[in-house]
Amino acid sequence: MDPNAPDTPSRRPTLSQVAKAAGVSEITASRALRGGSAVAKDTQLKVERAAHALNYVPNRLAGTLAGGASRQVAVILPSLSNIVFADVLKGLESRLEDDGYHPILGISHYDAAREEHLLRDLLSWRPAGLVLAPTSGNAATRALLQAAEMPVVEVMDTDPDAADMAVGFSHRAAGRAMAHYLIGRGYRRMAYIGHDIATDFRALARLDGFRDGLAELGLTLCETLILDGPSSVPLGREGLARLLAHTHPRPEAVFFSNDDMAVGGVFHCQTAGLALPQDIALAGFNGLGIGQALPTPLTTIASNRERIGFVAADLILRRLKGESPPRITQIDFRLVPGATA
Amino acid sequence: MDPNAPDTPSRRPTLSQVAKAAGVSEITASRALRGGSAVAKDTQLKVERAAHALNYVPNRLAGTLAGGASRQVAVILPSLSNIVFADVLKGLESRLEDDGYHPILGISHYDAAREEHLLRDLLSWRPAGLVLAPTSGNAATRALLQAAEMPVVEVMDTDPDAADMAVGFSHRAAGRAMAHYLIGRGYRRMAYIGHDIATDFRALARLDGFRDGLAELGLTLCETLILDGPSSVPLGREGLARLLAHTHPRPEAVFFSNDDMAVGGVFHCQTAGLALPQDIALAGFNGLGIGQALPTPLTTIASNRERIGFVAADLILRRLKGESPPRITQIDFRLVPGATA
DNA sequence: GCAAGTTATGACAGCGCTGTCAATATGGTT
DNA sequence: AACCATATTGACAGCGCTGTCATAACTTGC
Repeated sequence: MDPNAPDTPSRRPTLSQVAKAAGVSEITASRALRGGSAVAKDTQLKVERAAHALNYVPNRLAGTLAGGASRQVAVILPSLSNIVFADVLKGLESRLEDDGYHPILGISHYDAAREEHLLRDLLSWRPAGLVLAPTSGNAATRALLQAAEMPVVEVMDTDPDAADMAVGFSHRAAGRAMAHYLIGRGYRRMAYIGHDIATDFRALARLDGFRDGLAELGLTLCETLILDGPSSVPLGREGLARLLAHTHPRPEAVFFSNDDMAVGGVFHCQTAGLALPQDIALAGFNGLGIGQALPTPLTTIASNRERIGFVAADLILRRLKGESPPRITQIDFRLVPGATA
Repeated sequence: MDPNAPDTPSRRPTLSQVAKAAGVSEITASRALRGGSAVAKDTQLKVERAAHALNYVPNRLAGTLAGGASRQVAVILPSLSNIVFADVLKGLESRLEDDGYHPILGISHYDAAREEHLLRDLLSWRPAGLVLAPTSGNAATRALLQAAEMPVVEVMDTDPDAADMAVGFSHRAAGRAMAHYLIGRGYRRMAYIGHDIATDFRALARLDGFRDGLAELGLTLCETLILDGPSSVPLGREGLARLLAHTHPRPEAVFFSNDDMAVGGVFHCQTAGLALPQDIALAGFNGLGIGQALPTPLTTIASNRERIGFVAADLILRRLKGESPPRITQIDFRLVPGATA
């Protein structure tokens, strides 16, 4: 069946039909619609009118296959339950959209095998670039990244041996910063409460940094409580309750794996009638709005997730324009002294 | 330049190269890699080995163009700042991934023009289906949806004249339910605090429903405060502070546009020394974890966003398999009595 | 041992678009 | 008037893959 037959039942119009309607060749129509380099003004108009009349929507699959670069960017994140990655995605999307690019999304669920599989899958769409918040150092994944032949940005951390580019900050340094701050405030007996750390290796890096920071002054954690499951306010609340039931004397300060967890801790203190920070000091990580809106604003470390996403997209786009942006971009974290520690 | 030249500098291997390496024709290689209908066992093995050796990654642009349906689904959401839409996206992605599909994402920022533009853009990738949380009744957008010739699911609401399918619940009914509940608890003087409602028309529908529910018993809102900007905990806190400064006598109960806002209200009460619900009752909407973890659990209405996303994806997939799933799917909301109202 | 069926493979064309290069038209020069 | 630079257009091939139909190889039944 002739695909250009005038009455092929309601298939989407093709460029060739637009060209025919405008009385020009296909390639001229193509040029006209792509913003007329070397196309006469009135030809351009004719083609645009024809396209509009036919309700033409270009087929970018064909365009990309024939011509050049896709305007899709593959994005792999470990989770969307945590607002942190939604923020990154938001920043990414907003920068990409400016240039008419779109993210194709995959969620790894902190699972290395799934991450690798997603990567392969998304690569098959021949995206123009790749952004991921790595969930592992998986060798197969690294190999795929190295061989990707496209700009690749690893976000959230600044791993010096990233396959290509990296945007974020050192979680280890963030953990250390919090240790230094709490020590400066005079706390000595400190505990840590975290969510499932086997999977979230950035949270683990913060814990390690925190330990390092303490060790520099000869201190060690008096208690480390790791709970199963993803981080959440209820989990943090439960965590502090359990920790306080078991640990005597009570720690002076508790560092949580993130703000969600820490806010849960604050709620437990409110319920248990513990005064912050006199009875116990609490600190989180991320600088979420909720922590700052608490009656006792949360002491935490603010990270700029949206900016990380934005910059990641920008790096991809710059690379595609032929520039050579820096391999490692630091997006600084900032210690936010609150009223809880 | 011959694209199959053995030494074309590091282009990705093509199917034809795999076929050559395996000593079979292109089409046989194609069939073998797609799960061997009518391919001999050992041919299949040969091809798979060749593909593996060459590190072959199929080009789905070409595959989709030549053959059939894309495995991409276009997704348009109004925002990612609100965890609600991240939840929907999470549910969507998880169901899509099961069948090897991936979302291509666009964020409309509650802007009808942007939504329309995104729609056109995403359609140019010839996705297999389309999921959107509409931000407007925009005529041009509706026309595009009607003409999309692919499964379309509108999520979050159950608009009876959806272009194709819809999954969600009636926000109006949810608002009414909360009015009935609060009336049942004995409250009469009620106020509403909302975020920028010009854009978030689902929040507006809840407000309308709330008003309806009150009106059924001859009540009216004693105060309606609409704040600029997206919903957030700090904004809700500010809102309640402002409302209480201006409104005398104090309302008995306040309905917030959502949980984030309501939690902010709870924080204000904690700070201002107002007892919940004796001095003032507060209610939210969404049933977020944080509300339930508060020392005084928030009275709210739980919606199942992740399930909405999941079901939306499932509807698309079923339609692609030739089934005829229902046009409207209700995902019920549930009133969660807490300690704040 | 041969027709009829089944299984396995391949040749061919084409999906809708764009890069390349050639062809034509236009206008200004000397 | 012959010539050249520039502006505008088109023919052609091909991106990498899959659907269709034809062909070849192999069974099976009588």
